[in-house]
Amino acid sequence: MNRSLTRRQQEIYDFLSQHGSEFEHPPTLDELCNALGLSSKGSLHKQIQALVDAGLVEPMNNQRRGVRLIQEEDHTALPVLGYIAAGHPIEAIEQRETIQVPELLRTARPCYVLQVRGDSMIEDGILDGDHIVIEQREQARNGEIVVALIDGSDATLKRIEQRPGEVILHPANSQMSPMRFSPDQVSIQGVLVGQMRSYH
Amino acid sequence: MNRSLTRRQQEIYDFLSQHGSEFEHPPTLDELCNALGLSSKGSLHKQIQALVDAGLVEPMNNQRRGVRLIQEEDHTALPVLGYIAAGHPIEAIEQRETIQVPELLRTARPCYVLQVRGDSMIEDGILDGDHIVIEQREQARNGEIVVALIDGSDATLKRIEQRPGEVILHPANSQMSPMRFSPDQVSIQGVLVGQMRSYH
DNA sequence: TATAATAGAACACACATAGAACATTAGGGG
DNA sequence: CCCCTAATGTTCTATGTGTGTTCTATTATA
Repeated sequence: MNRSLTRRQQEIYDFLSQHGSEFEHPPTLDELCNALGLSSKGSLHKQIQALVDAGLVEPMNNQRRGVRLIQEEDHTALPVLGYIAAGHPIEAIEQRETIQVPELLRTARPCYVLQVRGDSMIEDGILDGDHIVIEQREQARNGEIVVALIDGSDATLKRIEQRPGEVILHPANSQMSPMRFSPDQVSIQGVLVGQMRSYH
Repeated sequence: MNRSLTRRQQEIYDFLSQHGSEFEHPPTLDELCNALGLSSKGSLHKQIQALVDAGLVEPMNNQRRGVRLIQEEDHTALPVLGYIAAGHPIEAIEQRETIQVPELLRTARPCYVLQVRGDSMIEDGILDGDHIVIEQREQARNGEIVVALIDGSDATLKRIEQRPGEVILHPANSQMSPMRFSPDQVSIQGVLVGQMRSYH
């Protein structure tokens, strides 16, 4: 298990990583031979077997389902969903993107990352451009900073105060005012659990 | 193991450290000869063997997978050196501790992590308890936030302004004043490149 | 003189490939 | 249900070559 790969084995693994998804089904040995310019599936089988032993490819015990990589999920990575700017919908990023997030900045529950636009939380030390880690849940305690969806469309990052009959969202910017809503206008999308900033 | 290297061995090791990743695969002896301008892989082999004996290069026992440096530990982790509070020495942590740091928050050069105590940079969004990532270097450009050592003893995190004949350290807290020093009082320990905060 | 570094030749064998034969499974038709 | 066939995975042998290894001789350096 996890022995070191030879050159060729590494090449084949790289090829599978990059072009594996271009096949409609997991590629058979013959198809792979074709794609790699080989003419002997016997040779290829030996290489693939080495990748199986290394724990990189699902073993295919005489079953016919093609060569599949074992995709180990990167436990340190979280998806970056897009930008959040006070009062606008979350602006999604074109293609799915991920970012490493230290354990310290996340929780055991599902989390995702947003990038902040604007200064509405500047006095709490959350600046324009910061990445924030959000734990996905629908309830929050008073005083927590939440991603809230207003009227089903506009997302915003604010400190929440839930009172009987109303919800108040507090910015951390003395030039802005708290906003009041009825509870059914506000749906909580998640709670802030971490923040990161790059200075270069 | 770990015997001392000759000059040439050191050169070859440095070359591998710096340019090793430019090869698509771990370089073979022939390829290395080419890159180093040698014409005899037999000679090179002897040098590499010395590096193997020194524990710097993976031994290749008659296997042909190229010259590989011994892998360092987890590249996503950086050491946490301790706490930094304005005007006090850096308070070291008892036992060596590390923390995961995303690539985005660090640089290619050596970095380490400190935990902030105090509010001296609060208006730049650096709060008490934040973890900060410091790139280790001795020079800074004006406007960068640096870890500076005053009179060889007290460490502080401030925005730096270097003028002819004096160095000014600016806090980001309107209740504090900039501090002026002569250049020989101030030694730069590193420059802020990243920041992280946990909300739980 | 001793040590380090290099060139160059010769060698052994791990690795990659081709090719053929065999094994196993899925699917379809009798 | 059984058998046939096609498709696919598996095992084997043979072969060529790249690559690490070892050796000797030569030169440079201190």
